[in-house]
Amino acid sequence: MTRWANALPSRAEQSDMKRKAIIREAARVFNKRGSHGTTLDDVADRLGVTKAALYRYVDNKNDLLVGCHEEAMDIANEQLGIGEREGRNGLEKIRIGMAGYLRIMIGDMGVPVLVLEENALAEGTAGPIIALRDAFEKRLRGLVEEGIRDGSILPVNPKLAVFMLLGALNWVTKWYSPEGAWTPEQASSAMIELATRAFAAEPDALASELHRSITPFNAPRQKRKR
Amino acid sequence: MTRWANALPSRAEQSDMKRKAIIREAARVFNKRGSHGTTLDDVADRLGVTKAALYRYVDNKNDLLVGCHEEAMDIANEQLGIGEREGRNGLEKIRIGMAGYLRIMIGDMGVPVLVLEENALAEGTAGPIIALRDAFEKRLRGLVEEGIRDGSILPVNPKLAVFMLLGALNWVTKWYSPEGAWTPEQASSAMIELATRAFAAEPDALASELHRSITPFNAPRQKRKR
Amino acid sequence: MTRWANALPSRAEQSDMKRKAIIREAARVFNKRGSHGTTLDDVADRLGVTKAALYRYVDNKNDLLVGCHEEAMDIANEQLGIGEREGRNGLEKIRIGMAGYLRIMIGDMGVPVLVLEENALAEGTAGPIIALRDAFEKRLRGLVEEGIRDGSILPVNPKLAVFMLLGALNWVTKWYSPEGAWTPEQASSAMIELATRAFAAEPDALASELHRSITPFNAPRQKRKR
Amino acid sequence: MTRWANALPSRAEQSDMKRKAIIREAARVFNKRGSHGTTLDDVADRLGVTKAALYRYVDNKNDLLVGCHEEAMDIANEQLGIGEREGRNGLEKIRIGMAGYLRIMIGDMGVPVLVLEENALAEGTAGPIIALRDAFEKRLRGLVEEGIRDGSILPVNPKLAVFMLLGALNWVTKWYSPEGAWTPEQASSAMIELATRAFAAEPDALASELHRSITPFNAPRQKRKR
DNA sequence: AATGAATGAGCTTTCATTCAT
DNA sequence: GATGAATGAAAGCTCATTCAT
Repeated sequence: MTRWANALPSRAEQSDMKRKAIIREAARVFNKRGSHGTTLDDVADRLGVTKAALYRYVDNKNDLLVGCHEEAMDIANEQLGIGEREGRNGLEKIRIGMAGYLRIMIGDMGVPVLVLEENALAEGTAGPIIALRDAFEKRLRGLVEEGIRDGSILPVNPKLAVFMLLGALNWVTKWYSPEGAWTPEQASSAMIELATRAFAAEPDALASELHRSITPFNAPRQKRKR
Repeated sequence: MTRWANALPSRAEQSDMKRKAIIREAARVFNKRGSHGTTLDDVADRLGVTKAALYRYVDNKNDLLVGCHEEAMDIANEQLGIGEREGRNGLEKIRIGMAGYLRIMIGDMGVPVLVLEENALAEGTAGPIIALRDAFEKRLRGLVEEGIRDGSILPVNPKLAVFMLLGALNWVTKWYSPEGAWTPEQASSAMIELATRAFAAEPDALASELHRSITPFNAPRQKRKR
Repeated sequence: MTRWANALPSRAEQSDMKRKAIIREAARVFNKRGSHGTTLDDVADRLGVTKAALYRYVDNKNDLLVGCHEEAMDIANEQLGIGEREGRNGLEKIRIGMAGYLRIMIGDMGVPVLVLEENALAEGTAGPIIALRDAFEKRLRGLVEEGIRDGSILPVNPKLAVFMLLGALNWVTKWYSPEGAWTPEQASSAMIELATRAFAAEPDALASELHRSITPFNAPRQKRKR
Repeated sequence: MTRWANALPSRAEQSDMKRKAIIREAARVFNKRGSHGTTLDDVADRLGVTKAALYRYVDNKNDLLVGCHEEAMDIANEQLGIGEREGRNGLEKIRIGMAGYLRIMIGDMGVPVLVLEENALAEGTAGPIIALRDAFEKRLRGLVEEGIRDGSILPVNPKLAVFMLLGALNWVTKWYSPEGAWTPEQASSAMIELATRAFAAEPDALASELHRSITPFNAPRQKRKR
């Protein structure tokens, strides 16, 4: 016998959804102010609960931070997987994968990717996260090398190329604001097109409307301090 | 009568040098761990003094943070000035200026540039710093527009181009390590060459040796946690 | 359904009572050692809690100090109001009002009145407190003038008379000890009788038993040092 | 052979004068803000020297505090001695002695008398000071008793009378300002006349001009906080 | 499940004290 | 004699974490 014809999520599912919501909200704030600059009260406030309530779903602040990184890496890997399936060469795979990553990253419902801060993770917990991140970067480097081999990407130092790309993309969380003039789709496709052109073997002109219509706009900046 | 033939700096000069040293060291740590994640003990330890000693040269932690940003913007503007004088078109001006900026930023004796963290600056002090940063970004955008006009740069959204470039460059402090295989000069010129190729009107192949000799290397990563 | 037939104070009421208790205890220590000489640990120790617990009920040390002054002025005004209603002339009004004030001030459960220390209040917070105190002194001066008019008080400089009276009364917290030989009632009525005799138009002999039985006693003094 | 015909104070005398000056200035500030609320920098600033310079003349802050109390008790005893020689009965002796004490206490060049704060003196040093103060109070009580015997003072509890008197007088440092309308002489004689009237056997009307001309005036109050 | 309350550890800042110059 | 510099010990305040309700 099922209650409410399964329209209600089960207890366990609800709990899981809440943990996800906490992680998503935390990642957003961590991204803006750094994990050290963010208190659990900050996170709880945004969720409309008290700090103590968070501890039902998260072991401690470090666990929350780990969760953020894991979630981010999951999404990144998933999107990169899509790119690998859909792209026809190294460059395309990167473009598709990272565009998806970036779109989710800054999209309203998405999980903002978190920049790995040195020393922010507790003693024993950094290892697995670093391994995840290194694996992701390696996978990305592999696509760069594939692109070099298939001629879609210029001979380039793959490590440097990946760093350049990640820098440009991760930086987006610092300046992008949903209240600005650009939709997540516009911003991410224009940014990907631009950044990957740096190592494209046969760079074209930029096709995104953001580049063709060079209208001034207002990107929101830093505001004030508490 | 002069002592030591004026080889010794005067007391006031020494004091000034110490303040500079504090700011430089602080910026380095702030960059790695974020300003909230850095304690004044961290900074003092690296300088071999006690926390209290810092207070002779700095009003408080926020003042130190402000000092870091000011110093960074000074250097950035100075280097951009050099680029403007020496470059023959918009693209060259950006390349020369930002290469200098990046080289100093990661050079051992240099002043690491600090990423502006949201909410990290105290109530009244954020304004002037944000103004400085905005002015710098505007100046950079001006060079992009100049490059578009003189044909050295592709039609591109200047704001997006500047964000891309700054993201790629500021990211360098996250992964660059002086103990790694690359000198600051190598890393910065290779990175600049790569990143600016994204909007160069006539992109060439990459000339830096870093790109031609695609040797794997080990960039140091995260180490331990407190 | 009510628990314990409402015999238990609600959470909000308990919270309010705790804040009151903190203020009362703080005022006692502030009076003895001055606010600068008192640490929040001192206050917390006396209440059997930790320093951090105070911060649930008080914004900061200055807020606590302000709270003490407000509470004290409330009581002073309240008692003076009683004096004004019950006394038949200026002198009697002062005697009744200030006797009540003094009795509460040194009574065990009472709220010790706090001497306003110069510069002890933070930047913006001194104004309202000073205004309260000035208003109280003015009210007291008004009663002196009333007494002069109705013949109960000698022609005297009202300002000086009020200063004299307040000096004698506020001083009591410095020497009075509940462990001594005098009850709060004895001490306060004898002191009031004596001090107001200074400006009484027709001074009688002193009626309090404290004055008739001139027994030596031991007032406790300074004890220890940190 | 004497230098400068002894017009110059000797080295030792100069040193002694400086110590006196430090103590005098310190007492003034201690009186206003309490000893805990006063830093050695405060004292040094008022003297136009650096904090470190004080240590040539004073062992430490506690020594300075002790010095203040000793100086104050010296003056108090000296003035009381004058009263004892010149007064014809107990009341007159108190009036003359305490008027001198008060005049010096608030006079511009005088040594402000310091209120003994509980716990302000270091572990072993409180004893002698307390003994000095107790001796002084006892001496004062003796004069009250003498006055009772010779008929100049009403039967009164001597301890209470002394507390009342000292309270009224010590309070003066809280409100008296040299910039106000009253000279030290006016203020002290009017205050003494008023306060001692409380226990005078045959109280007269108040003779001081301050009492006869009941003009409003502006006594300066608390100002602001740093 | 969630909250208010309490705590201990840590951080920024101040200050008495010492020392080399 | 006096000063700038440095230090260690506190004090005010914050915050992650726990617990009773």
